Amino acid sequence: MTSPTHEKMTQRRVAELAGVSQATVSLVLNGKADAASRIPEETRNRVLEIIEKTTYVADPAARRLAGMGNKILGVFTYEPAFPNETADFYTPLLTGIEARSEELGCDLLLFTSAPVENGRRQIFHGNNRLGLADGCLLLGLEMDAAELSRLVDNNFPFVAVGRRDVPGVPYVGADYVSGTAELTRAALAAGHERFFYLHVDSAAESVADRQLGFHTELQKAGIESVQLRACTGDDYLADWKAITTADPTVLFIEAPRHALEIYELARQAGVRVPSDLSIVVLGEPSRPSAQAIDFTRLSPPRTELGAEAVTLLRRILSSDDAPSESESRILLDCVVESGTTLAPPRNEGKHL
Amino acid sequence: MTSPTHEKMTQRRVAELAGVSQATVSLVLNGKADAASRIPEETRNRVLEIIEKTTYVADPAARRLAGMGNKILGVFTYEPAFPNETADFYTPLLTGIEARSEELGCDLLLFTSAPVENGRRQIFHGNNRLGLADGCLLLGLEMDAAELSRLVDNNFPFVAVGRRDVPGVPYVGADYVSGTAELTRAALAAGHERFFYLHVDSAAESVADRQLGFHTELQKAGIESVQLRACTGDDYLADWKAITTADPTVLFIEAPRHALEIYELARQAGVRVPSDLSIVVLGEPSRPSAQAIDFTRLSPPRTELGAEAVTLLRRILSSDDAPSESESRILLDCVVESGTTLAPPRNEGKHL
DNA sequence: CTGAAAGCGCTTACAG
DNA sequence: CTGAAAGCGCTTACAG
Repeated sequence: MTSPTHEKMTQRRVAELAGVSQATVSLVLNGKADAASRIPEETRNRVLEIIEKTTYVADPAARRLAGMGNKILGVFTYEPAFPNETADFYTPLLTGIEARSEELGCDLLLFTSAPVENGRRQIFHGNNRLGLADGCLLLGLEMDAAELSRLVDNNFPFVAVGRRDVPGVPYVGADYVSGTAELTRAALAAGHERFFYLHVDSAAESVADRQLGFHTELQKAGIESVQLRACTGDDYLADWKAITTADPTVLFIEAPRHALEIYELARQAGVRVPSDLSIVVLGEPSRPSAQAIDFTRLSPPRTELGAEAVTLLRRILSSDDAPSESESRILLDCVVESGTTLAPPRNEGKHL
Repeated sequence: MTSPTHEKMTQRRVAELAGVSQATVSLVLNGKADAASRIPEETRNRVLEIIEKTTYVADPAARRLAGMGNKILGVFTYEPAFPNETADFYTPLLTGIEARSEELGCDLLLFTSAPVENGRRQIFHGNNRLGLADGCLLLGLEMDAAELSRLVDNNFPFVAVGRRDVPGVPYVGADYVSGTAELTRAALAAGHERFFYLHVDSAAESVADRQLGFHTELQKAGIESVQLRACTGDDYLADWKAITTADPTVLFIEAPRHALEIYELARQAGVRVPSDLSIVVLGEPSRPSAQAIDFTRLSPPRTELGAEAVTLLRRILSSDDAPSESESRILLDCVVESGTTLAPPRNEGKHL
């Protein structure tokens, strides 16, 4: 039942129909009718009836303007979030973000309008629209330090997903240092001494953190020489060659995708995993594919990461529950999945 | 450069800083500065500079109230969009939506705050926030007809993804009728006469469309008796039993997931596909898993669907390029993937 | 108990 | 060329 002329339904029109003032409609609508100014049942019911009949809903823009808070959380992703290449990374985060936002009654504003430069979106640009949201979540493997600083300086409420080096940046990240250290200790305990580490070619904090955990444990164990290599990401054969040359007993591979490729090359070369060569992976694909290898691996709690980031942002936004400096920098434990690709090394000189 | 007291940035404050009136800021901001009232370059630049420095953005709610668009497109999903169970359906749509929005310079507002009732989100509720966006995209397998009608009546600009029966609803959907008809003709041409159709247990238009295409072709071919069955979705053994009892030569299965389960049961029962039994699937998983069976199947252009829905919404929103009634109801062709699971039937009485 | 009024931040005629 | 003012639809003190 809309107006015949398709006039927009407003509180004024509802008020007319109910024979009361517009303010009364607002009061009834907001429940405060009971407390502050007790509107008589009869009036109240009459208004509610009209509201029902007209299917009136308060204009959210007007509500917002009148100070009802907009409950919009921004989400900035450095790369488009949904295409397959990046979905593995973003989807589980978004799952957590969505779920927690739903609980908190917030809507999510994806800044898809941010212009792309050098294949990455820019936060700051001509018509930056960050201000549309109450605060913002930042997602991406790497983030621009200058942009983060500026955000901090501007006092714009935001939370980065993933640990960040930039001072003052609130974040919720995975504790890759401890997780990698734990897996490294497991490899040491199994008797490994010849390590090879194939990492992602990136200056991201997560990449550095994993290496830190790795190196710390090796150092404790007195192992000095370790071969490190940035995965080419396309010429896996070259990577594999480097590995065979180094002849390790255990391979630490940062990215699940790289691990799959290398595993396949190993198989083709007749190298059995883990009897000939152990493989430890420092991450996990978001969706286990049916034929996946059950790697010994680190499982970052990505969904939880997203959810906790929302919660932290919400706290930052709430005036009464402001988190302390240290509460604004949260690390969540990674789960270590024992898997089947870590075993004691063979007792020979040459392995591969 | 935010105010030390963290006061909200407004046009008034920008105006103060630039030493002009608030109205002037608005004029500069909306470009009309050139045409109507030519503001001197100098004033203009001064204002723009302050805007840049303060990273001021016009409050979207206020803009809306004042009757302007804000380049925010709403996205309403009837179920949470990211969890694994629904990701297959939503992700490719969102990929297209995101990409096209990026091109158009729009941001995406996900209505995660819509309260869930009976496991589905409700569009209309106490504090409905649809109006914050310029218009809205609706995603979901099934949509509530009453809600759609109300949206139409309210004259709210929106586009449904997927064909809808409700009059007046603009949509961009997949042409399942033609696609299914084509596959049905292929099965007929291969010599099949005993069909079994396992469909999704839903009243969705897409489900009806596929059956329409299927039945139309069978009728043309003079085939009368066809076994139809709503897939249980959990007790696949019961489904398989029903199939063996009917003893078809070709199986049409609507959902890819169901197809995988039935295929596996067939395999276990020693029924070879397609030599003993052909299987035709009327959909496609969003991500081909490595060990996937190359079903003869229908591939709906989901990414394109999302992108085109954005474009249609944009046209609806633009006053100068309003689409006609018929242009507001778009069907995109499905691709038929020949696959390997459709072959001529064996020339025997009993097959399974 | 209810109405008149101010104010949220913006756009856009309308005056100077 | 620019400012003062009305109005978008709401909420909420503040008067009656």
